[in-house]
Amino acid sequence: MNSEFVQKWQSQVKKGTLAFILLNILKDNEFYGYELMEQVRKFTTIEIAEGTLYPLMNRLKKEGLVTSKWVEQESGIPRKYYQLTETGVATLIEMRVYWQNLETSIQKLIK
Amino acid sequence: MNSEFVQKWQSQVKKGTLAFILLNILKDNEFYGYELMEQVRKFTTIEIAEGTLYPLMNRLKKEGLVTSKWVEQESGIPRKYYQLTETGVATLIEMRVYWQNLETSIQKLIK
DNA sequence: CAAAATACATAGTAATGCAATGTATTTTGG
DNA sequence: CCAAAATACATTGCATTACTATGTATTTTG
Repeated sequence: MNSEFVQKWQSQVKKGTLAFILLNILKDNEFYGYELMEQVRKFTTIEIAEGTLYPLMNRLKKEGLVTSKWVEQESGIPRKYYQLTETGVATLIEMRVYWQNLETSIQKLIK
Repeated sequence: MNSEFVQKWQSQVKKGTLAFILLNILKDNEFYGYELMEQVRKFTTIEIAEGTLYPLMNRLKKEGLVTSKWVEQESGIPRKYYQLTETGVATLIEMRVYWQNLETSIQKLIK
């Protein structure tokens, strides 16, 4: 079970999928980085590493899909909150169309 | 529409997904390379390049998920047919479980 | 008879997940 | 009380994989 090939494959599946998941999570609420990791773990079967999340969020920001703002805490380390931009929302919609088409095809292949 | 980001993203989604699709296609029949590209184009919205398919099939072979045999043609270039091994079938089943879990999570996020 | 299609293959490039590592603060359990 | 775990950010370098470009060779089509 869970052979080396399957593990590597799961890692490859995350390429692209993670960005899609994160944009979906940010659709209705804003979250900070650490919280995003919790959300991913809570709502999916995907394991996400810190070394994956932070560079990914920076890419999404650089591409103009999200913005971020630092929020000071009464106690503790400041949090960087991310929110979708209009471009981010439009892009997410395009991605959803592609995903649903792909998924429909795959379900036909599987059954 | 279809911004540069979305195009790059689609390419990333293929990493992993293509192997999964090809193994699914080979589940019930054996196919040769060129034919596999046709099958992918026919049954999915995915574009697959020759430079993607042949190295990918070699990886799957190296990993022991498929075997191949050359079949001479009465006329024309010989074809290399691929078929799933037992390991390939077992692996595919593991992949399907992972994919279905992932897909269930994503559908919850999307709706 | 030239172009397109069929059929295989590889080299080099770009993109991305991840382990490892680093910094700093706060909470928790013994 | 204090060490470990959790919280919260971030970067570097490595491994993997899709794709463009290129190559070879045969057959079909307009």
